[in-house]
Amino acid sequence: MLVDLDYFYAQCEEKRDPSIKEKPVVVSVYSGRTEDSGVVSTANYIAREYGVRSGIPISVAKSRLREVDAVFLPVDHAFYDEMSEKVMVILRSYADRFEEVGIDEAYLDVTERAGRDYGAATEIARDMKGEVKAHLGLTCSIGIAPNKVVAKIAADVNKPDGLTVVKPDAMREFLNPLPVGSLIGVGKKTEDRMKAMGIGTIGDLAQIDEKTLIDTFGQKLGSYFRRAANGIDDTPVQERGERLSVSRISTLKEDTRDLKAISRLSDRLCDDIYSMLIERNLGFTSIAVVAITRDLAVHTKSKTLERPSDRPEILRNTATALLSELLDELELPVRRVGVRVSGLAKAETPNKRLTDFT
DNA sequence: GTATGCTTTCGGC
DNA sequence: TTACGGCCGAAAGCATAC
Repeated sequence: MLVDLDYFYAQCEEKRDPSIKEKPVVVSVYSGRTEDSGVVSTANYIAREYGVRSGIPISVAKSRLREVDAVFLPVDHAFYDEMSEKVMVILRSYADRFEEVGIDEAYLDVTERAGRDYGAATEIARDMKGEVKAHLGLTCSIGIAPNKVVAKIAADVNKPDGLTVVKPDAMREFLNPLPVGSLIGVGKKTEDRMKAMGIGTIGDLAQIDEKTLIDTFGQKLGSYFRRAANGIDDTPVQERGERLSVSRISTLKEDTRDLKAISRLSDRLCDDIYSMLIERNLGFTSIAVVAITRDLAVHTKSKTLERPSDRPEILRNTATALLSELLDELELPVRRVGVRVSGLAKAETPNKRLTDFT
């Protein structure tokens, strides 16, 4: 089954201050460039009635809510992380196997404790929803199905506070009428490409021969689409390992092509990443930068070191060099700058020593 | 051709 | 009409080695 906490950030804010829960609540990332620049991260269902959705500019949200007593709040990740941890402890206790997906989502394999019975699985889900509600006051939506791909879609069709069960015999009729965009992995771009091929629903997709799909979308995606559309997925529910990368991105106060201004911001991002690496005693092997230009186009450049490093100046200098190269390839001014490190490796020596002697 | 590694883009939240 | 964040993982695309 897939458990998805409803409108998570906004629901957390409603718990912190229950007086707002009868109003539209909009939680946003403010870029700091102007008073209202930034985008909506999550909105509660009252705000959604006004067309306020994740990803729209704050200014758009404000104009859609201009005649209403709405609450606009900045994101508070520390608080949501804390709530998430508490939820995950409860969810994990209901699972044979557990896989945390994001801050607000998790897959649970309950096959064994439900004795392969969908009625029993449904009872488990109800109990779990009850406990999350009683202990933390949060609602969630749950999809129960024979596999992860279908469970995810099932959780999506009935929100908030939903519980949808799709048994093996019902998979075809459940999936066929849904738009291809319901499938995980089919975003806007892929959906447009499929539409152009005359594929609108999952049922349409299920009929396309595998060769065509592989030729169009590549080996992995093509065969995944084919199987997923037919309700086939044998990927296990399993614990996720350590994080593979750490990144920071931020918006410049104003668009610029001045390397000084760009590297000033880049240095800040590097320092922030570096302090995270120190905390976890990690080195990095690969450094990538991203520059988002005035037209919101994304440009990246990366470099892999010959061996892992734990030196902050390597991080800073490499990032700036990459950004300088990237800038040479671009014509428009830069709006946002980001740095990402990957190839994370445990540093051999304890941190104290590292900073003292290397 | 296969395996492998690096860079860039895409999708989800 | 426009408006516009900050993360993460995974795969495609490409190059290279054998």
